[in-house]
Amino acid sequence: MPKPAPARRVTAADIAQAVGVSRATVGFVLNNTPGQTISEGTRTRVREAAARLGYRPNKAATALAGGRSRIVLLMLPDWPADFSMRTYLEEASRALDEAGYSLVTQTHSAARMARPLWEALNPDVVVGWARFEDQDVASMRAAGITRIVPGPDAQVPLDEAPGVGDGARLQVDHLYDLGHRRLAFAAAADPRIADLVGARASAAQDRAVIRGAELRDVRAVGDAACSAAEAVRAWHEAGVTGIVAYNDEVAAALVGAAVRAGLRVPQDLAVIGHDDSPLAALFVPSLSSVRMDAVRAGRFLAEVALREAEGRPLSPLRYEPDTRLVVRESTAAGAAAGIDEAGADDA
Amino acid sequence: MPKPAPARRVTAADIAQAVGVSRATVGFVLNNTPGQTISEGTRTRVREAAARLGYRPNKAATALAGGRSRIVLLMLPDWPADFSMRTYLEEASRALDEAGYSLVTQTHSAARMARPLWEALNPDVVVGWARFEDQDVASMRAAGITRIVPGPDAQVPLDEAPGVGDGARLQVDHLYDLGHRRLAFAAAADPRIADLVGARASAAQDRAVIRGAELRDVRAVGDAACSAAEAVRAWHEAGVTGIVAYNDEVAAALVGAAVRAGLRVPQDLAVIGHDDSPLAALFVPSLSSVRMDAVRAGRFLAEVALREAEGRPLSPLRYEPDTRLVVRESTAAGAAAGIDEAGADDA
DNA sequence: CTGCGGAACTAGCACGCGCAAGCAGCTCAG
DNA sequence: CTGAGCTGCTTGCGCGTGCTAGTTCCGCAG
Repeated sequence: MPKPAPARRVTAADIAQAVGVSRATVGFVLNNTPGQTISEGTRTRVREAAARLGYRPNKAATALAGGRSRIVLLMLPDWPADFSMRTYLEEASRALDEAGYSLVTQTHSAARMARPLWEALNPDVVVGWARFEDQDVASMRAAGITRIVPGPDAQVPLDEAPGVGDGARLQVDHLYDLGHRRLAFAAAADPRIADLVGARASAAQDRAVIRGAELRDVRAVGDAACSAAEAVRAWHEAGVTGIVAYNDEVAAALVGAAVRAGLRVPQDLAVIGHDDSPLAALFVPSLSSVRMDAVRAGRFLAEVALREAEGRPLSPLRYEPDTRLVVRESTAAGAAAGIDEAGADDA
Repeated sequence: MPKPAPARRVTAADIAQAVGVSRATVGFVLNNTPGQTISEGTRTRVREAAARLGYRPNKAATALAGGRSRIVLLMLPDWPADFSMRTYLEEASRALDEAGYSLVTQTHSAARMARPLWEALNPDVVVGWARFEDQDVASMRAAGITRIVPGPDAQVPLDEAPGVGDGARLQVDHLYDLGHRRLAFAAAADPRIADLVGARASAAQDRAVIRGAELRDVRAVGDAACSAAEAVRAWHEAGVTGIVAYNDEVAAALVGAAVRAGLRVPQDLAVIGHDDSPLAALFVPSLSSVRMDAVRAGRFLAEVALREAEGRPLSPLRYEPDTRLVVRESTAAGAAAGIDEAGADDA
């Protein structure tokens, strides 16, 4: 053997030399550049040589020359990437990959980096779940990023954004239909997700008003066991019989606290969670919850990112979430005793 | 106003023009290029102009010219990014940012992408938790990536890698010290994490042999409630009194099944989880678990990636994990009744 | 024989930056 | 007075690709 390989990457010039054409031709063939007439024979020979040599275009050069990196950066809030989130991301990633884009996600940590990821990656689009802070927007602008979703002047508040409040409305409806009229909302104490928690809480409150139930008390339940116990005690004393929890973890904490306090779930206190995490089914008693169609949400994200990347309008696009109730023991029907007298005043 | 801004990104040439020096000088100043003598006055003026104009170097151009992207790609297995993982990633990200690198993570999905992320990002280093498949290594090679950790011919098996088996050993020791002699390992059914599950299982088995306990039955517990019930029944019939669970979720499923089957936890069956997820403290009974120091692990990852990126040797680096037992109700001391006769034959 | 138009390419610039090489001006030993 | 050595810069190439503006060849009508 004279030398196994030059350990140098294969470039378009190598293909050009191997085939005996110019580098431009190679580019035209491999990119299917419209407006160029290249004979079928040449096309074939170029493609074969590319495959044979294992050509991978240098993305840094592509990005520099073309001005597009074909990267979509998704900034996620700092909450757990549970299993439905993973499905969501996987689907979005798959859909974008099909369109020739790569999805990169980062969970936005509180500590501000010296070099934010959008600066390092040069993404074509930055997508977030909530509006970005002005500081971040300015940083993106300086990094040459013009396509930001949601735009810096998005007008829709988070709790009215499609999909965000649907789960909360289902939760309220479910408890109402079981006869509960005094409800409370159990928020998560984690400040990092305050936006989403607040959005779900206000969606729940609005729904309660519409249905004619009472949902005033919004209380944060932290990781500390005592806070859950305290909340359960206060709610029970106030005559609350149904609790809308921000997510399954909060619901679990409350159910645990209720059981420890000697309350029966769901007879004395019904609790419904959100997200249908695996934990919900395992808990004793098992937790009712709300599940969202992560695949559909992922596809929606991909579509939004693609349209933005290619400068197509987002407007005709509408997200139709598929949110479903998952009823389990923690809100079992027929078990809500002693609350009939409270809810007899309306149809 | 004649026109607010050309909407064009600020380049080094703009700074050069503003200051009245050549573009090279700008580069030398901003990169602190060694071996160049630039007067302090010029340095200051360049830096001021850069700040004033909001200069952000184009990373695509930097990567192309310098051959380094200063990106570290971490490929994670497809398991949940729970809260300790997030701490881990955050710390690693912070440490790398300090050194001028960006950390990008991707959870390796089963579906193979048309364009893997390492191709799109051109990272200097790709780091994984387990050895990469040959196919992936080949793909990285073709994309011009030479620095891969662990190397394609890493010799240390996963269960002997520092940190991987420590938790399992602690779990076994804990149950042993409580008097349990017949143990079982509860694996997770998810095939995506089979490697890690297997590594923990074999570490647990080895430890049990060393201590003189019996741990033979390794059984997968899936999401379906029936599989947990079935496993609990089989183990209880076989006289197993202590269960080492792969993680807290599996532990929760087992404890739930045991309670439903009328067994007392921990009196009839002690269960210890792994990872100390928030769920562990909330469950009723609360779950004993094992917690690892995610901050330390994150720093270790960053250090490994940095050394590899800069071509420094990894060898003198040693990971000293800080793995600790968290004892809760599911293995409460003194509650293990009726097993004393089984464990009287050794010191 | 000339002109023309289309097919099938090629030459070469631009992208923004890192960095090697070079060059003017000055100082100072010999 | 020369030239070696230093400071403080500038010129310019190269990275690999996209893409515009050609150029060559060739068939065919006039």
